[in-house]
Amino acid sequence: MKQEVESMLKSKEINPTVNRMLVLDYLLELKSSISLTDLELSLESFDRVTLYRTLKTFEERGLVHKIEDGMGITKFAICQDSCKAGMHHDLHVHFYCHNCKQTFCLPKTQIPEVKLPENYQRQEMELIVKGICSACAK
Amino acid sequence: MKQEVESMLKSKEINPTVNRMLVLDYLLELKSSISLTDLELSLESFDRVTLYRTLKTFEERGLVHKIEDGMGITKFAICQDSCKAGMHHDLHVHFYCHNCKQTFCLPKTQIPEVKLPENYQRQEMELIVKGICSACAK
DNA sequence: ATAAAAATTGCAATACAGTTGCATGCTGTT
DNA sequence: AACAGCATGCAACTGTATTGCAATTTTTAT
Repeated sequence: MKQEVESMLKSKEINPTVNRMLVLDYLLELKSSISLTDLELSLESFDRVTLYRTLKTFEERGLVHKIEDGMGITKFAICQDSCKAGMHHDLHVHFYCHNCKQTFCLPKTQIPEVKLPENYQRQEMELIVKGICSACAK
Repeated sequence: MKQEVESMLKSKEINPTVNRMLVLDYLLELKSSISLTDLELSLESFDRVTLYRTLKTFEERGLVHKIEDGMGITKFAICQDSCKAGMHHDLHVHFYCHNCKQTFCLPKTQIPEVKLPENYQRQEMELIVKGICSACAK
């Protein structure tokens, strides 16, 4: 497992330090996305700034993507399916749970072209669905 | 004009103070949405906190809605068409311009049901389209 | 019209996410 | 071992959001 994490980092040209391997490992296990603050609480062994810079590096190298959760909080998640398909900067569909405050990446959904006013140029889209997740619905 | 602004406030059960009338008047003229900071810069006569509370009151009474612009900044805009149709808390489509950083409310667009995982409950949706607005495209 | 009550406003202060600079420490190389 | 280069931690700063409280304005009841 450690090997896998290490080679993932290397393949993105990121030095596999202890910190980075821990963070990546944690993110891989994670089923939703996470904010810097929550990451700090989960991995207390490292300084907030270090984690901040780790996430920033990961994002720059295309290992994770940044999510605005629709409530003003920035979260990070491992790039999945759609990202791998080269959609990294195109379309994101996320689900925000009002109860547990978690943000989940939803499987890619077809969204029709949005009719823009004259001369508007579309570059990216973000769709945030808010509600209650299955775990909280029980 | 002042009469109109005043009666708008009264109809929402908001005391029509000088501050509130100025803010509402300003928002009515506005073609896009505005952040607290930008409002503060535009209406220097009032304290930031007062404007903050004014916007909060307006939002609570359904006069404006809050927008996460997709870049982590909260903005406010007068509720338009779709809001009036009782959609206030249902679906918002906004356009964020990477160049001028403005966020525009887009005319209501049909968005199909997003397929949610088992047992997820949808309450609201927010669609942010990012790109270049017509004014900046020139 | 006036006084009391209630609501609004301004100032100060706090909370917190995000960010940067710099000194220290670790890693790998010659 | 000495050096270069990157990584990390600490302190500090920015900017937005938010609250408490005292002062002021507005409303309400006489």
